[in-house]
Amino acid sequence: MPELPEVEVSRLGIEPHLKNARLLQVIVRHQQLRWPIPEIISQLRDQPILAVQRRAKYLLVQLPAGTILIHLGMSGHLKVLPQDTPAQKHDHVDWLLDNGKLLRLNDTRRFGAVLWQANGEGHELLDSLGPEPLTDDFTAEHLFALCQKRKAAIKLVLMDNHVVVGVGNIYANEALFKARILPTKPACELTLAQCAVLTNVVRKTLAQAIEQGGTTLKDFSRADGQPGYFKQELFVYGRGQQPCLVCEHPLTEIRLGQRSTVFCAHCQG
DNA sequence: ATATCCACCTGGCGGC
DNA sequence: TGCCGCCAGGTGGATA
Repeated sequence: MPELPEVEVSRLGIEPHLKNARLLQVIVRHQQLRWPIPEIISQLRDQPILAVQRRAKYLLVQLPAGTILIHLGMSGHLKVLPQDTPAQKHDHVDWLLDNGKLLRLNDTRRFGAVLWQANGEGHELLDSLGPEPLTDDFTAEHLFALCQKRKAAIKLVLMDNHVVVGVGNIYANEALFKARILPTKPACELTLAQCAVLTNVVRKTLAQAIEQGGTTLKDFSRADGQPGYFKQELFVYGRGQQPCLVCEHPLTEIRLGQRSTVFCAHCQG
């Protein structure tokens, strides 16, 4: 469930359990995620956890010597559980804490990652990322400037991490619908005004989803999964052929960059 | 530099 | 019930 809002909801859910706790030990059951988990991760012992932050879809667990980077990929989940909870299928990493709890990473498809960033060093995966969508760095002017250089479909540009981070397939579809812009429209054809609408819509949609994740938040450490809390808010994603919720014309579904793309040819034309 | 396609991996679904 | 192909919330990397 790792859209940016889900990652942020995860961060908000785990931070109270991790911050100011000590990391006693790390158990790596499956080292081969998207990349091998570095040896240094499994060798960590008795480290205070200083902070739990987020950059794009990476969670950053800050220790005195450096930072653990966690990416959830397509299927990753984090849970805080009592330390004696037996591991189940696809539970790949446990971080044991001194408060009787553990942080557990479950990732069916193993597209996620656990990496290490030493203090004072950047990380190549973070270095080239674009602005955070929920900060003032993501402006209409920034989006417009990059769009002018690209003739690719706006949906592909919106999902490009160099342009803005955190906009995945669901939110790219949803934001373009709300902005009334065709996903296939060449980015270089967008006006500054359209870029302004789009930046605002992206911001609003992500922020709203994070807020709704707050409901999930309080059950976060339960063993059971969480409901699709924003599912009822979706206008187009997963609704190909169904009537548009605004104009009732059937929604069109195509493939764009090998990703499912749904839009209303009437509203977004 | 951009654009395109592929790769990684497991599981759920619909169709035969 | 089984097998097969397709699909899935991501994104780095190879290629032209």
